[in-house]
Amino acid sequence: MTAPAPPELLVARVVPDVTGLDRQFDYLVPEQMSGRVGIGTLVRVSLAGRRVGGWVVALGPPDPHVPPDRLLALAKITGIGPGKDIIDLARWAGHRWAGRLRPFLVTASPPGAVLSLPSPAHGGPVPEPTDPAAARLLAAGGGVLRHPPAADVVPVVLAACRLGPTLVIAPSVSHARLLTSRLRRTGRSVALLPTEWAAAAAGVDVVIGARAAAWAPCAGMAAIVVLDEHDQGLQEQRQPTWHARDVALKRAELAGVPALLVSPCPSATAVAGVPADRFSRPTVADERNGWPIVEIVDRTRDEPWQRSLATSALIRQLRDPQRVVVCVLNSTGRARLLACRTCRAIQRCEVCEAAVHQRDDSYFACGRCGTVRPPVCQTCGAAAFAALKIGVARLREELEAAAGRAVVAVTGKDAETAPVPEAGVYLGTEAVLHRVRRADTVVLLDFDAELLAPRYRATEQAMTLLARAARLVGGRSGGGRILVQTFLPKHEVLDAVLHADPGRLMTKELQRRRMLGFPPTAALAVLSGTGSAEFTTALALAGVQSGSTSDGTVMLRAPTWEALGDALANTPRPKGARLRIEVDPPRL
DNA sequence: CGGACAAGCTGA
DNA sequence: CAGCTTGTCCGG
Repeated sequence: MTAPAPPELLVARVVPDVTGLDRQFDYLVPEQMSGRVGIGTLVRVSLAGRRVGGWVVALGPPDPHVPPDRLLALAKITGIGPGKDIIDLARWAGHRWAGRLRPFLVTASPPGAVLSLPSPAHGGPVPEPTDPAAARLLAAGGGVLRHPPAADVVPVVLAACRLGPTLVIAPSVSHARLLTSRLRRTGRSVALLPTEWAAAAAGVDVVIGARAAAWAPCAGMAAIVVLDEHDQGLQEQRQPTWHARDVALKRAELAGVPALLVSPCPSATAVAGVPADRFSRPTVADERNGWPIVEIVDRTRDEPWQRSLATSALIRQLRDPQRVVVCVLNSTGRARLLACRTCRAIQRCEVCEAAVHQRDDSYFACGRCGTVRPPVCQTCGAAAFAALKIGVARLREELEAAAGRAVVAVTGKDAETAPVPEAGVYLGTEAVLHRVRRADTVVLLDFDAELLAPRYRATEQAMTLLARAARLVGGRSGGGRILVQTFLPKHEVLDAVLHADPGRLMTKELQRRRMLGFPPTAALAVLSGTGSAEFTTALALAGVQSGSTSDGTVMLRAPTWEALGDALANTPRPKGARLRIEVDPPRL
């Protein structure tokens, strides 16, 4: 008889749920907990004398570097957390977006404590119709499906359901909610994130949610579908600026399941990421029918009073009492004008006559030719100025007068909460497209603000705006119409949408990205904060190029995301540095 | 991050 | 020298 083996010590490595603390700590797993602690389990531990939550990210024997007498025991098991696969995914994302583990683990965790899982719930056989193109791509291992804006996506999701439990990522919560009820009507069991986390972990036919669903549990996951893959809503705006499409692709790869990216206008990233045989486009007829009629209002030709946004084509739409008209005035990237407080003259560049903006040092600078001059009115010599913005409020009055019926302004402020009052004409920023249920005409009042926005994705984002508008008005057979007011009627985005062929855009766009060194051909990040200069120098040795951005921060460029992530992770941070690293931020 | 503790400054 | 601010270090 041998003596009983000494009890084996089990140690859990824990990521504490404390912002700004980028470290992991080891805790002893008490024997009575040992069966219930796994990778991902949510626990409470004491750290520096206080109780904090945390995630178990590894289990194993004690680390020889930690003196065993310093080990504390886990205080409590809080509940079930993300699985090992998701912890691995979070590690990858931390590298890809130069972020800490914690924010990803927060996103991947249930909104409240989950102590046990319900029973799995699965519906009967998947009904027809299923989308044949989607089915073909899924069978091939995944790909990109160009799907017209007015076409139904339920058959696409059902094609994935044929394979088994499907994770569906939608660009917004309302989008996900709408699809949930439609899928339930087909007999699918659906877990809508974030509330139904436990059901998703237990096992259902479809797990669906907004971008955070890329991190949701999905028992027995057999496929991932990303809807409106081009939509900016899929990217987190706070740091780390992770993108649900990229997370989904990695997750599918790690899980060995197909991922299907669905969009009426697939992004450059999506297109560049797949070989030609994994890209599916609809027939010309289907695509034409799936886009509304697009009418270009050429502001260089049609209007004698070019300044006004109320063009005669717009007024014709407004005066038709049968049509629900939604007018979009995007303020993002829109020039702020400076007017003299004394004589009201708009301040312009003395060289090229473009409107000027005021710099931090109070000088006026021209965004077009770069000329700088002191802040003195060129008409009357006064030195006090007012910032003008062509506001929604004033334009609303102007449109109301032209329309002869009520125009309701929808502002971003009251977003989501107050229901939009019923009206025949709406005016607002891009958000209005999400808040109005249906429309016959969408008018993009100043589309050039999109086309000329100083962001490398401007072309793609302009296309996105058109796709959103198209979704709201429906296909051409139902009388859907988009009015685009522009000084650039020949722009390739308009050419593509006039022909209902978003693919026309992509070849040129990819060429341009390659030439200028923008993603997906290169990897970009913005670096700011104290110590960025030293860090930039150190990064240069790791092969990361740098340049400066318009707002004085540093722009970093590497050949691939992998190389950029490696350099950012492996280059030692200068002592005392407080760096802010934004990998491919949406505003760039 | 937030607590602990050390070093530096101020006023009586 | 008490009382306070500022800086640095560290947590298992």
